Amino acid sequence: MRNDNIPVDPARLAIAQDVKAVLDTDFFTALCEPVRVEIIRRLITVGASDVKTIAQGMVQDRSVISRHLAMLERAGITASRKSGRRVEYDLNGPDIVAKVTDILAVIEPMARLCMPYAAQKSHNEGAA
Amino acid sequence: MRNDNIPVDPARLAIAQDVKAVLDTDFFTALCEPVRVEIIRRLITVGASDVKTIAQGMVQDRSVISRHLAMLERAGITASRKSGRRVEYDLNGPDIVAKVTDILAVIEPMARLCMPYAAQKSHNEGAA
DNA sequence: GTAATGCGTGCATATGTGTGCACATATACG
DNA sequence: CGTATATGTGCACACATATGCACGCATTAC
Repeated sequence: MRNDNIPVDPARLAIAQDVKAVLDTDFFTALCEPVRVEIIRRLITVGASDVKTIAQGMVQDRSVISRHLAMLERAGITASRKSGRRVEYDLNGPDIVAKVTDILAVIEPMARLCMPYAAQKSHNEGAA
Repeated sequence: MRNDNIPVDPARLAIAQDVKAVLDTDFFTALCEPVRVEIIRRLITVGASDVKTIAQGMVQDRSVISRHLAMLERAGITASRKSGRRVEYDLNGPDIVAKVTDILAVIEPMARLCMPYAAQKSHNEGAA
């Protein structure tokens, strides 16, 4: 067996850990379902709504929409509030923006190291 | 049957369409798999590598890693270059940053409209 | 009070997806 | 030339997930 103890760049190691930490699997899982994206679109269009209203005109059963909304809430994408026998759901805009902002902040330094098959910018370049 | 022709806010409608358009299902699908995230972490740590190197130390079979890399490339997350009998994969940092930047630009106006159960900032507030 | 409405959940099922093995192809090595 | 290595793919299989239905619970309407 080979002893490939290649010394890893500490900077790369740190960024790699940051990226892995910020890549919330639940968040992306919630967004990779077309039906859930459609629910998001409707919530933006009409604002906060109850389950029945959101499910109006969609082919899936109301119970399916209810489950999707619960999953979106667990992922921090929606928030809910009970109002009588109805439950109003709405997008959690600030939290979504915060999440994406965090991701962007972490992947920007990564991008400086990962420019495939092109000259990577050195620390004193880019002042074009 | 009720005739619920509720006039939708044109601004909301436009933002909703923008959000739905920018939410690339393939992109999120690629990122919601723990094994693919681990591959990303390794690529950041050691830089561009071939399939065999990436698969070293991972429990999944090399063919599985190959498939994940192909999927990541279709999603624009990695890029590949043939080098002899090997195929080097590397993260496509700039494209990833561009994608996330686009998403952030679209969801920021959405967030101003979707602040659940809190007073939404009007256009002349926020100058605190 | 009873009936009706809205919501979430257990259950069964169809579809999607990750995984490993075997094999074919392409390239390097001798 | 033949052999070894690296990669991708067809196939079968295990597991996850989305879906619809029926039901129970909570709340409103009557």
